[in-house]
Amino acid sequence: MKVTINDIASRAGVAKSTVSRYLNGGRISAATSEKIKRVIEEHDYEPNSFARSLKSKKTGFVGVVAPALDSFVTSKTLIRIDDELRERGYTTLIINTSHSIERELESLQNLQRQKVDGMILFATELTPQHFELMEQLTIPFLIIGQETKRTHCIVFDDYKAGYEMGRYVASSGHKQISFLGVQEEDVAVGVRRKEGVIAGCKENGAETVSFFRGSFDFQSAMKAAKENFSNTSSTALICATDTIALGAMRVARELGYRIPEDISISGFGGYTVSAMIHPSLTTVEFDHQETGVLAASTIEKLIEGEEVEKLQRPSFSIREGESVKGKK
Amino acid sequence: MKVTINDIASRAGVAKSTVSRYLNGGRISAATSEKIKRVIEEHDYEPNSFARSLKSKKTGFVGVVAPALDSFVTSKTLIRIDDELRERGYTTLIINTSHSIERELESLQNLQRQKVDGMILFATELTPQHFELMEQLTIPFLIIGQETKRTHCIVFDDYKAGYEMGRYVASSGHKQISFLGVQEEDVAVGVRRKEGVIAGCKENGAETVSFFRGSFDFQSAMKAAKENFSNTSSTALICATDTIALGAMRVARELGYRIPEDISISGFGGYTVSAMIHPSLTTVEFDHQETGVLAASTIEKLIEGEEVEKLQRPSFSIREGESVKGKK
DNA sequence: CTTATATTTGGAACCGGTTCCACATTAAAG
DNA sequence: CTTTAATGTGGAACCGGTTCCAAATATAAG
Repeated sequence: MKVTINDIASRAGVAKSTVSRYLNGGRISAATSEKIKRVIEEHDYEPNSFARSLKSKKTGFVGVVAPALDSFVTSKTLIRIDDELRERGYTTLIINTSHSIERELESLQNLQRQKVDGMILFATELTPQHFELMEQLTIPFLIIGQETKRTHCIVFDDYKAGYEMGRYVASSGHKQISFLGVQEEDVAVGVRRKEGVIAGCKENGAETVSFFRGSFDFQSAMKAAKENFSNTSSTALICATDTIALGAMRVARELGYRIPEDISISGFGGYTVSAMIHPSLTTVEFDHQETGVLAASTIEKLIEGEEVEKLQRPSFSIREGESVKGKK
Repeated sequence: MKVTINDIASRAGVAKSTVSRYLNGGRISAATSEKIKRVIEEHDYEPNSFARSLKSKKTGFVGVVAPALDSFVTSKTLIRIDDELRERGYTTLIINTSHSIERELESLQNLQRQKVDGMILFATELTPQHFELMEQLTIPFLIIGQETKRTHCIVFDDYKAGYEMGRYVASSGHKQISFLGVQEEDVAVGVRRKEGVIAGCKENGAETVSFFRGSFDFQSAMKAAKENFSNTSSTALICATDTIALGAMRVARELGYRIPEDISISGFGGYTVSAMIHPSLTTVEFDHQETGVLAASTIEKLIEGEEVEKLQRPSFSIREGESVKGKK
């Protein structure tokens, strides 16, 4: 049978409240402290976390809601968050919503009911319901990937990332550039990143920047790429994610273009696989480690009641591959 | 303030034990049942899961321990397990061990302490400590990916999968074939799959089958591939995973081979990205959906005390890509 | 050596449920 | 119209901790 606080108390000849105090760092004389310590070790006692949570209202759980687990960005960040939170004594409760906004909102509510100490959301789109829910929230909340004034956010500077990539491509000599982007509901990627790319291209020598909208998946990327090839004579194709870039590469090849000799292609995300394929993809590499560490420490501080900056921006860099070639 | 079972009981004019019985499906007259139902809905009451677990010894948690979250196979399966368990009223506790066997064993112990109702392990290697731990386990346990008589397992028939791929390649005319495999500690992939491939090749016309051992990562795959090219004149290269195949493709290209004209390459895993690259990879596609469903229903049955077959095998199929070409 | 103050400790109530048991009520059987 | 069995309900104990308060002990000040 499992050993309880009562067993420890009677074994040590003290009241269970004393043991509880010992466990939670109350004032205890050195003598009893030593005594209790020995008994606990002897029976390798572990407090029952449910009983503990029941009264104390603290669960030690942090909920993390993500639209997908099979995404490079999410999984990399998640692993780090999980690692960091574990070290800090929290247990991460990972919830996958399979890209359903409904399930996302529902999960956030459920987590609150389950009395997690804090929640982290990998956001793709912030709807009015999100804001409504945030109003009613009584626990610390942190958003990763999108930006709003209404709560704490960790998000890359997508405008700047876009700008840097735009500049990189334009200053290697490309005059006609296309951007394959995504829907504007995802403000970070669909708006900021796009605007950054356009500005970066235009301010560094590009003459025209065409825009084609698709979605995050491979199929839609291929469709957008086809549109591009039949409507422009761009020599470079900047894609909003590495997946989109892979779609564009496939279409380019099917149409007989050589990469990068005939058409340069770049992406965003720095996926591992992007470096493995041929030609390897030039892409913006986001620092997911930093994001994870930042997220974990932020939610912890919020739970502890400390102040944290509302908006934090992890770093990124351009990873040069073989898919972009100088033009001129 | 949060509404409790006492509030509901007094509002409904019954004892809280009656409410509890209502919630857990005991005998209740239609009249009181109706009354309680109304009050509960009115106050949208949700029982406190901690209080519930405290007495009932059931937590509703199922622990899942995985070596990595950023793996195609794991994440696909995990998502499905999570989905299925949620529907059955369980909460999945996902633990990532970052490929550390120590952390794996530690996590399994921790989960048991946290009183999860059951555990699922994505195994890569079963050590004596694993078996020792399994002896002491008091809760249902399920292994995915490796096979042992000592507990319940869900694992693909790696021998058969290997055999099918070997046959596919050999019967398309290749006489000299190489297999890039992994260490034997991973019995499923390192031994069974390898043996299947060799048998499948030899029994279908292959003259020589060379073997090169690497590891699961890209770098080591490239190293093994280089060894192959400098020591054999194989016309086909069967790789133990898609990642290894990607590494082999890169090396082949660097050495000036065209795929599949000069060298055919195939993998195992059916990664999404394998269909996106050029040439798309011929690979064995495992049914991760089925694995997930099977895992969830199995652990549930075990928790409920039902009988389940000790060994279950999900299905797979060969997905033809452009990377293997008929030879003759 | 008192008296006032601070530190330790034990006891009891409580957190929000579940479960066991006894009692009341109703239905079925004789 | 009893007697017996089945069903429904309330009360109390319990799960394993935390927390508040008062009592006991130790320490400092006068």
